[in-house]
Amino acid sequence: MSSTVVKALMLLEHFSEDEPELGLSELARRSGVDKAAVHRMLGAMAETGLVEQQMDSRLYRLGAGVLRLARVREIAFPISSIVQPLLENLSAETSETAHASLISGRALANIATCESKKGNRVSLIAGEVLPYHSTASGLAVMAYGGDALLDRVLSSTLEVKTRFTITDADELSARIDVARQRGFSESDQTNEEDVHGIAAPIFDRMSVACGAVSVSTPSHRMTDEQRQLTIRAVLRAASTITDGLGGKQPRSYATLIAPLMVKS
Amino acid sequence: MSSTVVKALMLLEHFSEDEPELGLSELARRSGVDKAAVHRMLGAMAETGLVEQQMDSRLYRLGAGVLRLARVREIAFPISSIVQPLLENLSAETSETAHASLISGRALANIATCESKKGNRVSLIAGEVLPYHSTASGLAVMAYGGDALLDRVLSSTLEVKTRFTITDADELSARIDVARQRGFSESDQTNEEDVHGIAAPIFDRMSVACGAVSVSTPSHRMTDEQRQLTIRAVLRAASTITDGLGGKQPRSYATLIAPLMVKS
DNA sequence: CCCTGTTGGTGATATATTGTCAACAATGGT
DNA sequence: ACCATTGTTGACAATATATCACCAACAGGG
Repeated sequence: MSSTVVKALMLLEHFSEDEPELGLSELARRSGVDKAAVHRMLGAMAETGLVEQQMDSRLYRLGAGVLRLARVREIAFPISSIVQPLLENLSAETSETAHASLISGRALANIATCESKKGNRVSLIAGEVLPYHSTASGLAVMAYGGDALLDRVLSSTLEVKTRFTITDADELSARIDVARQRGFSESDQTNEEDVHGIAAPIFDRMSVACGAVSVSTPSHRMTDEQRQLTIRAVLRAASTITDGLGGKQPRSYATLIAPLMVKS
Repeated sequence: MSSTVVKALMLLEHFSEDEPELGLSELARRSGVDKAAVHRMLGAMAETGLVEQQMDSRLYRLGAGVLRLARVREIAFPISSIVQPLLENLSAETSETAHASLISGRALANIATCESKKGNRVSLIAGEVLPYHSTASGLAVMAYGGDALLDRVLSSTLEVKTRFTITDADELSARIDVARQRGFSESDQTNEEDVHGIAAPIFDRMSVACGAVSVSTPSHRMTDEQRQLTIRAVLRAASTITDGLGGKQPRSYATLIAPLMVKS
């Protein structure tokens, strides 16, 4: 059914900023895989340096190999270093937390973040795997990411994250249509309580969405004025990033968002 | 014999700064694995975002997932960000290229670099996988990395890199002993022509070597004076990095190198 | 235009790895 | 002392994998 390589690599998704080290049993429990299997997979990944095992505590964590891989990719295709300063600008403009994510297999990978300087801000877990269906970024990507991606997500099971999470494929499809018509996406507390998101797609050389930029605002602070300001800023940032990565917006998209970016 | 996960992950070692994108056949040829198998493995790794396939050219490259993983690891254990500034200092002191690497499975992973500002400098391929037996860093790590590591390397086949590469296990063992007695390691053109390396080990919390710091100098420029200067600088840098990472040098090692670090 | 060399990709089948379950020693908590 | 964890290893049946062949598409080169 599914290859062992996928199963092994899915184990890595359980490591996060909050829990950078996990034990064997713990990982087996969360992933629902047998202990013995997890043990063999981790051993295999440790052989190549993707994970490493603490010799004393026997806990596993991401290995030095991931640093090497990231360096290779980042030097060849410097995405993070291009995106980071633009995010900081976006965060400053909106006074809220901004982040960018890229398509990474079956989910979105958060690759850069800039947190708001306000005391009460949306603080997201770095390196979190973002689901397509419950985030503004996901909606933006699905709206312009091609039919293959869209079908894959719509036909998958839509995990419940909050009481506002959309779990019906038709409703989700409708929301994606709205995002496509507006040129940006919006989600309120669908992935996390009290978090409002506005996102716009980033396009690659072939004018297909490959990621998204998003601003996360505490829901209660999202006034209509702030909303308009954020939409403008996100659209501008997304356009700049698309350019910076050597991507191209579809012509129709460029004309669609042009009027939204100017101060009304 | 060896798990498919290892085989799949070994494919990633063929991506480098020089060749960040590889085709299916090319990858199959270099790894010596059947095309069909490579195809399945790449597909599996693409599902989790570890690699991604260019839709137009059909070439594969490292995916956005590696950025996410590196972020998770780096936030939890900020090694690179600690090491980088210290490397820049080391490079400035020696006027040559400095780099740090960590144990990553069966090899050393180069995780940070600072190139010399001189025109004629040693320029190493970022993210390269460094063999234990042919690099100064490797010698330093093996000298203080514990018997398990040492046995594993000594019993493996020692690949020829240059005409100076040590391929005899006994001779290699002798060189490692020398490095252990001196507190640092030295290698001349054993990994690359015309490159001289001096390295010192980095220790973890348990006083076991987990990596190394190294300065690479063009062989012809390595005078005795430069050599003494480099040894001092490398030992100091390694000590500082060990401290910065929360590691501890073995007591015997600390007393061994103490006299070498003061200006004679 | 054929011919030859690529390329990426796909099926079929025998084989070898893997999943599963059990038991194990070593911890640590009560 | 007990109990509940932990990480680890072994054996067997089940299944994913390795290997081979083949295919379509594309690119020169004669």
